[in-house]
Amino acid sequence: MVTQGLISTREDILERAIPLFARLGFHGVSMRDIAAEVEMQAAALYHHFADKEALYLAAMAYAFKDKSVVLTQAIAIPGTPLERLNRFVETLAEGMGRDPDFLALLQRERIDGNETRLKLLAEEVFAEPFDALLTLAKEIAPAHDSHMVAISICALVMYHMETAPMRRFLPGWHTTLDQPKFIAKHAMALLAQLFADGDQK
Amino acid sequence: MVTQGLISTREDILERAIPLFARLGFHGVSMRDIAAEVEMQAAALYHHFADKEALYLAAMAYAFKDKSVVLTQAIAIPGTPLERLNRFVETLAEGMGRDPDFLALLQRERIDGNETRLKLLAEEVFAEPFDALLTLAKEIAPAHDSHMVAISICALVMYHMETAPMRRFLPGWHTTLDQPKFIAKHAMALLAQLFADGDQK
DNA sequence: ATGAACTTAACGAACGTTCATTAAACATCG
DNA sequence: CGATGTTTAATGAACGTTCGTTAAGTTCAT
Repeated sequence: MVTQGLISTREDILERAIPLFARLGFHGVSMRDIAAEVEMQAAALYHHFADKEALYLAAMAYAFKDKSVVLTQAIAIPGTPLERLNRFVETLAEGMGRDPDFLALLQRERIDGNETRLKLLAEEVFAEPFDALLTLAKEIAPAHDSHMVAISICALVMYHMETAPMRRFLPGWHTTLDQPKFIAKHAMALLAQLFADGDQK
Repeated sequence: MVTQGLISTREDILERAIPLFARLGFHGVSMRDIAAEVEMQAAALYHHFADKEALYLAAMAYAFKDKSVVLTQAIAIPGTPLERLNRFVETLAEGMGRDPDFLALLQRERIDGNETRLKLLAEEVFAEPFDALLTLAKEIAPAHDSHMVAISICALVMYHMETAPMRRFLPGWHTTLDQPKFIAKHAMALLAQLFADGDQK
């Protein structure tokens, strides 16, 4: 065995391809671009992947792997519903702030992904933490549609992160407003106010 | 003059290029693709635009033109703060539902746009309605950061619309939850609850 | 007859991909 | 242990196609 504790060539390719795909998209990156990043010839890539699409799909799977576990865990830690929600929101914001490539890939996949890929992403990556968030939403806001509440919770974190590059040029912006910790804090301030008591409709 | 009340060739090109760019992105669309859509030769496009990037930028400008006016108007109609907020939210949801190409282009530009383009988009398209939303946010929730509140309001509408293709595969979804009217209603239900009284922090 | 709008033809570059080949790593066996 | 054959990973060259773009020629209303 060559790879032992170190990284295999295949994984090296994926890890170096991910930032390229994240920044430039599928059509914006050539096989030669990826090869150059790994410091090998483009032809060698075909020894590890059938074609460009297979490489891209493998890169996506690799980038999305294990991303949901932390979220599911965060929400699973015992505590009051608001405490658990707070843990989820903080973990989500912190995680996205730490991995801008993942944030970019997720947005790209939302626009470019076909039905099959979107279904896979939803079911393999997000179903588990979303389910946990769904039951939390039912506890916390039984009067509203749980799916909508769960998405709204994500929205209050994700939209700030996704729009950060543009918000810079909108009135009232300052550097603090881009920090994951602050975004989580703001989202929780609103959510706590929303779901303070038993949720009157 | 050939164009009279009808559409000019230049505008025809832009209008037919927009859906292509929205669906496939800059690198996913070739000059020949666009030409085929307008039923002319690719070389003819260069009679109207210097190069592909100029065509793309013109298409973006064309797609984003006048998009902000309705929003600014919606928020300007007299009424209680919550009524004005409701009008804004409904107009935003309705507008995005009616123009999926615009929704897609906006997301693409957020990821692909360089600093210059993002600044242009922010200042030329969104500054005006966002400013109005900002002052409304100050009225309605003086205890929170206005920029954050304004973005959060948009988030509660936009994130539902942007994630619609993927939410289909998440638990708790049903067709109703994708309708702009319903999204606006849900967003307002949360916002009304948030900002019902003078906004206790 | 001039200029705008468009065509046909072609350019070089870059694209994804295939091919034959090679060097190293591995397995098998006398 | 060392010679053997096999597998694996990578190379460099090349294929056919498509890309953005340019040049020259045609049509046609003014």
